[in-house]
Amino acid sequence: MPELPEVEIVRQSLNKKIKQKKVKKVIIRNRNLRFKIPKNFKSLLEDKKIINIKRFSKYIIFCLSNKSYCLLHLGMSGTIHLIYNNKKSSLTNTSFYNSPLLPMKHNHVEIIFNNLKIVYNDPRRFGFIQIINNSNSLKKRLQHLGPEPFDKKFNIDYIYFFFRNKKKNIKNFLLDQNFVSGIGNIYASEILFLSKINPLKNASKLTKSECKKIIVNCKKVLSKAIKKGGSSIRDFKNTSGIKGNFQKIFKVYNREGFDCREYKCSGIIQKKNVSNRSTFFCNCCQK
DNA sequence: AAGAGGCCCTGATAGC
DNA sequence: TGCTATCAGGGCCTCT
Repeated sequence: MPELPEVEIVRQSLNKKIKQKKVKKVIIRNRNLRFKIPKNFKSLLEDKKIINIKRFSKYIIFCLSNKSYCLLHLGMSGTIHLIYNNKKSSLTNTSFYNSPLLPMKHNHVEIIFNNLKIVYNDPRRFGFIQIINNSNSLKKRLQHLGPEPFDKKFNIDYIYFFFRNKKKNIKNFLLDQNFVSGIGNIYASEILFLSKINPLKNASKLTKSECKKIIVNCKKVLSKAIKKGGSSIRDFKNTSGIKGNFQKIFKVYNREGFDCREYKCSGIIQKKNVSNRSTFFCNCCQK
C-alpha cells in the first residue's frame, strides 16, 4: 500500500491526535508480523509518553519519553485506525468493535491512550512494529536508506555518481530504497511519465537534463500526492477511514489501454512487467 | 559487488 | 456456486 505520501498522511493525523499522550496499555493480538513482536514489547511501550511522531521514508517513528523509539512500517496492506472512546466504558473492552470504520479481522496491535486508541491492521502482515532503544540504534536501523527526494543531498551530482557504471533501468533505481527512499511502485511510474523517460531506459544513459527532470518530478509528484491525501488503490485509508484522492489524477498508473493524458499526445498507456512489478508508461511520449 | 529472483502473507478478481 | 490462477502499493534474503 503505502509509499511516502500515504505514510506522511498517517503521520500527520497521528501527530494531531496522540502527541504528548501517554500509552496506557498495549494489546497484541498477533505477534507474527514481518518481524515477530518480542515478549517485552508491551512493557517497553506502556507508560511512555509519545513526545513526537516523525517519519523517514516509509517508516513512522514514535519518539518516546524515555529516549527510545517505536518504529512502524505499514508494509503493503497496513493501516492505522484511530478509535475514540465515546462511551464511558473502557477502551480495553470489546465495545470499540462497534466502530463502523474498524475492520473486523487482522487488528494485530492496539496502543491505548486515555480516551482513544490506535489499532494496527494488516491483512498481509508485511508490516512491522518494533522498539528501538536509542538514537544510535535508530540511525543504524535506517542507515541503509538513501536520501528522500526532498533532501538536498538528492541532487544531480549524487544521481550521476550513483548511476555511473550501473546496469539497472531507471524504474528499478526509483524503487531502490538505497538510492532514494520513499518512492514505491505507483509513484515511480508517475514520476517517469512526467519526466518523459521510458522506465526501461538504462539509468547510466540518462542525460543531465533527464536527471534534472527526475529530481524535480520526484518532489512534484510526492508533494502533490501528500496534498491530495495520498492514493487509495485498494485499501489505503487515513486514520479516520477516509480515502485519498491522488488516484483520481493518475497519469499512467492503472490506466492500461487508456489514452495518454499529455496534451496533443496520441499514445496509449502500456503495462509491462519490470522486475516483477507492473509498470505503466505511454508508448508515445516516454522515449 | 551488483543485480535478479524468490519469498513472506491474505484477499480481490477473473476465468473456467 | 465453487474451484484455481493471478495479481496487489514492500522489503529482506540468497544466489550467481
